[in-house]
Amino acid sequence: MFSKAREYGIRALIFITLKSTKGERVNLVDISEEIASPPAFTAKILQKLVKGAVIDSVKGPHGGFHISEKNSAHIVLAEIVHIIDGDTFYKGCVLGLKECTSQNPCPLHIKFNAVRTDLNKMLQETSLKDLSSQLENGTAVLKL
Amino acid sequence: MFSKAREYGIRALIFITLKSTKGERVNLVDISEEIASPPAFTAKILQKLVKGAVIDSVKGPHGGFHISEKNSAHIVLAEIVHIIDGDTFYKGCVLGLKECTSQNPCPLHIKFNAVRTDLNKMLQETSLKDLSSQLENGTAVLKL
DNA sequence: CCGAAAATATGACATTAATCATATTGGTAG
DNA sequence: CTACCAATATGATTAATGTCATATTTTCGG
Repeated sequence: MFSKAREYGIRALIFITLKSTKGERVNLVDISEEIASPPAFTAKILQKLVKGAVIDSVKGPHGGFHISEKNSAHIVLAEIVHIIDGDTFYKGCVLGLKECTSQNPCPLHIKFNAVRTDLNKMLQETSLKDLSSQLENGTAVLKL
Repeated sequence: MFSKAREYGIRALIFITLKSTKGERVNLVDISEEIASPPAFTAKILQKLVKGAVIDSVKGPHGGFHISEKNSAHIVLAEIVHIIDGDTFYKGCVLGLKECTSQNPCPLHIKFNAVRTDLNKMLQETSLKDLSSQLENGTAVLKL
């Protein structure tokens, strides 16, 4: 349903947001320990997010990753999914038909699009801040 | 979103249902030509469906695959997805957390479960007959 | 029976996603 | 200005999925 890259990416971002709120920068090692992900793979995902201007990074001692207040409040999951996995999630027919459109629908087109629209709505409505604040007030958990 | 196996499997079943309604049996070659799928891979998927008692098959001349009236009317997509891909689709946390439950939810748990429930509802409500009849009355298409 | 048609079974190959390893670059502290 | 820390870049390896090829049954028609 979700690729590993997406899972790791979102988990990492939640942790980075949490730390950034406290004014702390986090490095790769700490991130991958916290979210239980392979460091090198996580690094690649984070690099995409840096290039996508979601987070910023500084090298050297006391360097690491960070997200601005503005970004954590305004960037939503839809954008993150798009940066990590492209638009595979949003386009394409459920049955894999090339020419499936509203004019020329596959038998599942209408029903499935309704669900996909809902999912997209959720991804559009959820910011990183929304997620991390749930950890802060204890209504949700990120640990395995 | 959907595995190739699922796509091919559902497409093949729709075609088999269409033919079975007319009292015809279809063989592997005709199926994979019609739905544009690799024959050998399609064969493996169909074998799962035979073992899962969704369709029946006979060997030899004028053999092929067939689905009973009863099955095409009563078997829904949820069962097919389950036979082809197991329960990966229905269980598991969006963020990949092992211990994510209603008691111990990840920050996306509630919102995502709502969408997954909708999707599951759709899969539970849609029979093969529903899909194939859309082809018969021309409201939908299976061609690439 | 015998031969051909068609499903079944098994294993090899290819492609893609995920993971690991190594070298490089940039930045900060002392 | 030097040394170390940490991100970046690149390529290799592994695992999972999808695809291909071949051999083996089963069953019908003659």
